[in-house]
Amino acid sequence: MNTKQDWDPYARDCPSRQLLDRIGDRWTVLVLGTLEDGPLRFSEVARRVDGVSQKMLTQTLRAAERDGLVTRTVFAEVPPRVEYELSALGRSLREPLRALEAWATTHMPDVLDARSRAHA
Amino acid sequence: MNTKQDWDPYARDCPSRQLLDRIGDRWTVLVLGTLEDGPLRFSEVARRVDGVSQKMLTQTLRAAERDGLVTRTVFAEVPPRVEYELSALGRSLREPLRALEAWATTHMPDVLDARSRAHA
DNA sequence: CGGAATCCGCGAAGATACTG
DNA sequence: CAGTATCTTCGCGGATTCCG
Repeated sequence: MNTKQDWDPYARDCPSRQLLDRIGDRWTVLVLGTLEDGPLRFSEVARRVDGVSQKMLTQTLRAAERDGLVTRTVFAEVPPRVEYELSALGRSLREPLRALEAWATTHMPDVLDARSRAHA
Repeated sequence: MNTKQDWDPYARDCPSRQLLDRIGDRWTVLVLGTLEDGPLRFSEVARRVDGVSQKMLTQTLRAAERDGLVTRTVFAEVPPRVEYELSALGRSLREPLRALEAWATTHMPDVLDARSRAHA
């Protein structure tokens, strides 16, 4: 049983809570989602994620890169081209993420229903 | 293809993005996690989720209640007792959430490793 | 094109005090 | 015990400008 890691997100200082924060942030999940089907350029990601600013997209991509979730490739061309791609680690995250998406699409009506009843 | 729901989290105004925000917020996942094994009192949840303030705990629980994820039961006693419990909807969310936790605990070393290399 | 740097507003979140 | 009310701080995130 103690083969399980003792990462404890309920502790304030545990790294696993930072991970929750990362996943929880507004853009990471969406950005990783756009990269599901293959590498994309910066501007392509920006176009697909509606409402993200250039600054936040940069921050999100950089953070994901630092965490080893995506790789960043710069091509020495004019005009410059930069491609982002899911790493093996990043791809392994897609599965639980899709489970979450599946839940969301399935149960969204229930949530909306609960909300409308709460308003009454 | 379009038998799939057309919830599109990539659109700025889609409800499913609100759901991402909800799940993504700092405390919801942790709070729902504490309720996995049965109902808890307010103070018990507070004690288990390290670092959460009463204010944020209240907000989180209220939001979860509005979304139909938890139920809130007030007992007419002195001193007052309030219990929070996962609803059926809330319990259905635990599965994808645990998948996420599992990923986090499994791959945390990889992430930390990537970070340390990024620092170099 | 793909950023970096700067400024700044506003809402989220913590601390504190009080109440039913 | 389980909140509410109020204040203040803090940093996220948008807009803009400039650079290689």
